[in-house]
Amino acid sequence: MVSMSERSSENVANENLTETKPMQRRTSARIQAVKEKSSRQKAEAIAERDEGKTSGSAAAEKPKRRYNKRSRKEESVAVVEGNNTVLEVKNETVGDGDVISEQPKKPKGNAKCEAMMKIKGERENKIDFENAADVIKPEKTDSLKVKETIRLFTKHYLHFVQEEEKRCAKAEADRKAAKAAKKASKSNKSALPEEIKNTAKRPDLKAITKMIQNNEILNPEKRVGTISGIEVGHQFYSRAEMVVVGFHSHWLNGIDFMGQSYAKVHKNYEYPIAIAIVLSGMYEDDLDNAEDVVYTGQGGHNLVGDKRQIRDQKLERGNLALKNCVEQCVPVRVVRGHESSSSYTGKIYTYDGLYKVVNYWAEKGISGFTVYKFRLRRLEGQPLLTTNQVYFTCGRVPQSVAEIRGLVCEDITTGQEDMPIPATNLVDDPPVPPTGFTYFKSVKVAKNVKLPMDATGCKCKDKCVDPTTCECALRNGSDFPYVSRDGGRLIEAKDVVFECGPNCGCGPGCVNRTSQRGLRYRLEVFRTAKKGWAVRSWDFIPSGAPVCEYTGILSRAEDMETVLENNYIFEIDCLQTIKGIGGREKRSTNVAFLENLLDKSDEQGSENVPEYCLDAGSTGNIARFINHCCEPNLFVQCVLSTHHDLKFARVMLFAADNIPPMQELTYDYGYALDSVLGSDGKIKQMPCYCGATGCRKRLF
DNA sequence: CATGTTCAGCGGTAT
DNA sequence: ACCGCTGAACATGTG
Repeated sequence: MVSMSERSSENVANENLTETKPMQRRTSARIQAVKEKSSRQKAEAIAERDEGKTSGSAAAEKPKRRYNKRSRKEESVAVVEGNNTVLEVKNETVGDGDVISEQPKKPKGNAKCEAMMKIKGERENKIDFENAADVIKPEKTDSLKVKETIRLFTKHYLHFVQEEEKRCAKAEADRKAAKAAKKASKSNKSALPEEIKNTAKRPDLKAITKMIQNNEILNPEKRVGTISGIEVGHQFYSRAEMVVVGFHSHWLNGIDFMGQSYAKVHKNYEYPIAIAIVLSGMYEDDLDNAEDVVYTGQGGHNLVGDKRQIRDQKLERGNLALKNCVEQCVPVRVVRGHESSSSYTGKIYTYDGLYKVVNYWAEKGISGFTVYKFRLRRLEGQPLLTTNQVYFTCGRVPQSVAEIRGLVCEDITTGQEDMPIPATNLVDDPPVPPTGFTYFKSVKVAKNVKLPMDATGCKCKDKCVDPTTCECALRNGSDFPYVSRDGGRLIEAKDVVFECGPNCGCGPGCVNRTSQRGLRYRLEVFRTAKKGWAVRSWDFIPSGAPVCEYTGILSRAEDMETVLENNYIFEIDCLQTIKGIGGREKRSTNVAFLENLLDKSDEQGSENVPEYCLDAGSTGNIARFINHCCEPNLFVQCVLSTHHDLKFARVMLFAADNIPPMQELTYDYGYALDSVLGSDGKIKQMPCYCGATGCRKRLF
C-alpha cells in the first residue's frame, strides 16, 4: 500500500473511498468521519490535514469549515444520568419470567404464591447502582430488537398493502374495461365474470406469514412471564404486532397458552398453561377493574357481532390453561384493547403487566349457557397502572388553543402552514418564545445557486396508478414508493425517492406526490430543560408517513465555511449516503435509473462531500426545531421531483415508527464521532442528551 | 353504525 | 396429515 504522505492531491479523487476519507481537505462534519476509529488513523488524518494546509496544494485551497453543523444543543447544561436506567432495571426485574419458571412444580396453596411475589420483591431491592449498567445491557438490545422487528413487520405490512392496492386498482380497471366492452357489443353476452376474487384482504396476516417463513419472528419460543424488551405500558397497534415479537402468538385468539408439546422441554409445569390474554372491548369506564379483572373464558360464542353464547363452554383449551395457572401460580401477561383514533387500525393494545389468576368458577351466563370466569389480580411491584396508560392520550392532548398550557406563541408559522404550530414554554421564567429566525415554509434558493427544474414528467392523468407504465414509478424500480392508505405512507427508506413533479401529467392527489402535501399533523414546539426547543405531535403519526421537509436557504456548502457557529445547517448528503461515505445508514435497493444518475455524477467528478446544504439558521420551517436522538422515531429521506440532481435533493423527514401523540419527534443527525472541528481546528465534542437506551452519549 | 366474510397458525387427535 | 377453534380487520350494506 502506498503510504499516505506519498499521495499527491490530484490522485486523491481516484482512490477508493475508504482510503480517501482521511484525505479530504474540507472538514465536512459527517464526511470527514473516519469509519474505523483507531487512534492511529485519526492521528494520520490530522497530520494529513496539516500537511495540506502548509503545502498549499490545490486541494488545500478549500478552507476548513469552521462551523458546527446543526449543533444547536450548545446551550445545554449538565447531564443527569443514571436515575432513569435504575428505574428501568426495577421494572424489568419485577415479574421476570425466569424467576417464575424456577419455581417448583405445583406449589400448594396461596402461601407459596405469596412467597413467590416476595422473592421477586427482594430481588428488586438488591439491585444496586454499580451493577445496574451490567444488568440493563441486554435489555437495551432487546427493546431495540422489538422496535426493529416491528419496523420489519411494518415494512412487510405496507408491502402487502401496496400489493392489495395494486390488485384493487387492476380489478377496478378490469371492471371498467368489461363494462365498456359490454356497451360496445350490447347483444353479445360474452361472459366476462363481473365478480373479482376477493382474496388477501389482510396484509397484516400476510406479513406474519412472511416473517414466519423468513424466521424473523422475535422470541419464537413461548414463555411464561415478561418478554424482554417490552415494558409495562407498551403500546401495540395491532394484534399482528404482538405475534411478530412473540408476545401473544395468535392474531385471533384471546388466550395464548403453552400446550402439551412444551411438556417435553419444560417439565416443571402441568400443561396447558396460559401465558397471555387480551382483554378486548374493555370499556374505559370500568377503571376499578384495572387491578382486578373478571375474564370470561373462551368457547361457545357464535362468533358474530352480537357476542352471544350459543353453547356451553367447556374446561378445555384456553379455559383449562387458565385453570392450570390458578393451581400452579403461573402469572399471565395481560393486554387491553382500546378503541383509539391514535392508531392506523383504530385500536391500541397496551401491555398492562403480569396478573395472577386467583380463582375460577363456572356459572350460567346471560343466555343460559355455562361460561367459565377467571378472577385475575395484578401482581404488585410493577409500574403503576396509571390513568394515562389506560386512557393514554386522552386528556393530555389539548383540544383547542385555550387549553394549551404555557403558550408563548399561537402560530410560529405565521399562517403559512395549513395548520398552526403553537409554541409552549413551561421551562423558562419568564417564558420566552422561540426567536431569531423567520419562518418560511419552503426552501429558498441562495442567489449564487441555480436550482434545475428539468425533470421529465410522467404522462399519467389525474392519479398515477400503473407502476409498469408511469415513468416516475419506473425510476423507483417499477413500483411506487408509497401506499395510498392513511394518506400516503412510505413503504421503506430508499436511497432516493422519485416523486412526480411539475412536468408530470398527474394531479396533486397522486400517490407519488405524498410528500408534497404540507403538514398533516398538529405539531407543537415546546421548550425542554436540557435540549432547548423540541417538537411533538398532538396527532398519531403512522409509521412511514411524511412529517415535514427540512427547509432553509439552499446554499453552496463552501459559502457556509465563513459562517461561525451556525447550528442549523443540513448538508444535502444524499449522494454521499448512497455511496456509503457519510454517517447515515446505507439504504437498500439500487435501481437502474439511480445507477445512471450516480454514473453521471461520477463523470462530473462529483465530490465525496456535499456541495450544497440547507441553512435554516435565519430562515426555516418546523424541522429546524427537531432534536437529534440516537434511537429516533423519524428518518431522513431524500426526494427528487422537480429535477434529478442528487446534490439538490429535497430533504424529507418520515415517521420511522408509529408515533403516539405527545412523543417528541427526533431524527438522527448522522454525525460520525470526532468528525466536527471547532474554530481552533481541534476536534469538537458535544454530549448527547437524547436519553435513548442506546445513546452514544455524544452527538459528535 | 350494524352485519358479514375471510383470514391462518395453533393445539390436539388420528393415522 | 388433517381438522376445528378463534375474534380481529376490513368490506359491504343499511337507515
